[in-house]
Amino acid sequence: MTQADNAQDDSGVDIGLGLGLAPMSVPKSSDVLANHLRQQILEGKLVEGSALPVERALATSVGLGRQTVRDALRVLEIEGLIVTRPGRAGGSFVRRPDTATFERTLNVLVSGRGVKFHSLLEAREGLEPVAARLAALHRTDDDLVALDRVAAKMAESRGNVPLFLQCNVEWHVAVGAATHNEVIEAIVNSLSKVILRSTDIEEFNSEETMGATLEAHSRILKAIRAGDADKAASSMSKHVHVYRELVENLNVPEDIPM
Amino acid sequence: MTQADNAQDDSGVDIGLGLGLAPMSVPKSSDVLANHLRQQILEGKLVEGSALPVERALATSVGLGRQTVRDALRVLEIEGLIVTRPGRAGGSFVRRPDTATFERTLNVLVSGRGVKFHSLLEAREGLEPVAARLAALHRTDDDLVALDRVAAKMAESRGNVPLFLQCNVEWHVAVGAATHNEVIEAIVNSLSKVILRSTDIEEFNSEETMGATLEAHSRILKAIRAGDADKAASSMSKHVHVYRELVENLNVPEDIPM
DNA sequence: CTAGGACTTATGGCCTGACCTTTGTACCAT
DNA sequence: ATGGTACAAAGGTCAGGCCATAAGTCCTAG
Repeated sequence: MTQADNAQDDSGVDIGLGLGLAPMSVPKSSDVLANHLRQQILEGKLVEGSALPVERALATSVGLGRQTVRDALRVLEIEGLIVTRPGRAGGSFVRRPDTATFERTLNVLVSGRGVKFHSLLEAREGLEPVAARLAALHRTDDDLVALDRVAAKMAESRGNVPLFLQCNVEWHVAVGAATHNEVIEAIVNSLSKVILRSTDIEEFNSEETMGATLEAHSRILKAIRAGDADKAASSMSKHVHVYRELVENLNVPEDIPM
Repeated sequence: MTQADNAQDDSGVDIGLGLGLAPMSVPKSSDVLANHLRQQILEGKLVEGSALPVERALATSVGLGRQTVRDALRVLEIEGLIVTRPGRAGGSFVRRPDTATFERTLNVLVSGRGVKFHSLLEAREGLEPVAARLAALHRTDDDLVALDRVAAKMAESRGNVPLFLQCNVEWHVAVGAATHNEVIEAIVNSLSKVILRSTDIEEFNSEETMGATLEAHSRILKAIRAGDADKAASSMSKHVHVYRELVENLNVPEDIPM
């Protein structure tokens, strides 16, 4: 907005001579290529697993240098749309983006903007009940099996704080999967992992806390199993609220590490 | 998970001889450099706006080729951590990541995984009330001024459906900003924009619908102004629920375009 | 003395061409 | 069969250059 107004001279008169003249941006050729390929992939013209042309062939076919092509492919790789392997029979292959890319972006956002730990917990306190509600509405029998398995694993890991916390994340991830809503799943999972990354050193997990956590999970899972959306949401709400108060009254690092 | 198990032979016995042997990955040098620079930036050792060394200097100082350095910088650029400008006095400058990167990632996730329009609306129905609640709790007077301004602009744009929808997004974005929770803000804003991108052609916005929307916004804003979190959440919940039913009973494109 | 234009310079964008590294395949020797 | 050697195909990296862009510098016309 600062240097976009230079289509007008000092008198403020449009100098474009009545034509549709505006300060035009000259995109990098690698971006043009990246956008083109991204569109092809997202439109489904390149199905998952199919191979893109090899770099040298792509370069000659689009009339650009190999480095430029590599630049474009790198963009798609970062976005999680392709995976690139070296070696014979290597190349770039179309890939379905998964939660990992989303998680990395959230990480960068949180660290880069100095988001407070409090804000993360607050967000989670708001979002997890939503996930629990949708899980209660949409969960399948398979989801319940998975949740039971994680819950059992978690119960066994009492005493091993890092493992317990890891299982805790897995449990929340399993709830996210049970929502069968990939947006909610991605958000909640990423948030859980980011919070874990800022929390695993803490020693707040006493034997008593672990027991309370297991009981809360049990209550939530029961509601999810019964398909009781309101109960699942309220139980989850109470659970994450207690968790937040516990953490905040104990140790307030404020800033997220790394 | 498919080819990660080749540390075991056919008999399923760990061949690692008791050492910590696992299939190890050899990172690309450009990734190593990118990770290093990212860490420097996220640790705050490079404050916003400060310039990185120019490409040629960076290349010689780390002992890598210029192309490799460019590759690393490109990664950071995609992640929104730096901007890079050509020309004299150009170069790469540290930047605070903003919502835009997050939005792009959400876009890719939605399009790439073929997330149903229904899921987007469902997610929004769950998340917007959370935002409204936090907005009621944390809004400042400035936030209220901004919300009033957007609401007024929106009321004026009745009859111009695209503009009305655009203002609608702006209103929800303003609510997100009023939460003063950057995580919630990023999520809700991105979701609104993605939904808009899949909606703007629709002709469902009758005069009657617009009126109802404005009234709902008015009720929500009143609750936010009063600091009534429960009221804000429930009003918003009703609003987005009505919106969803309206859209879904009218036209179900199922898949998100592009 | 000032305004505008021509030159200079520093920087990223892009190209060509080469070499190295990784990986898969085929073939051969033990 | 087992292992080794050679080859081939692809990405990864480097070197050096030229072009495009944008900011500074200087010089001249008015």
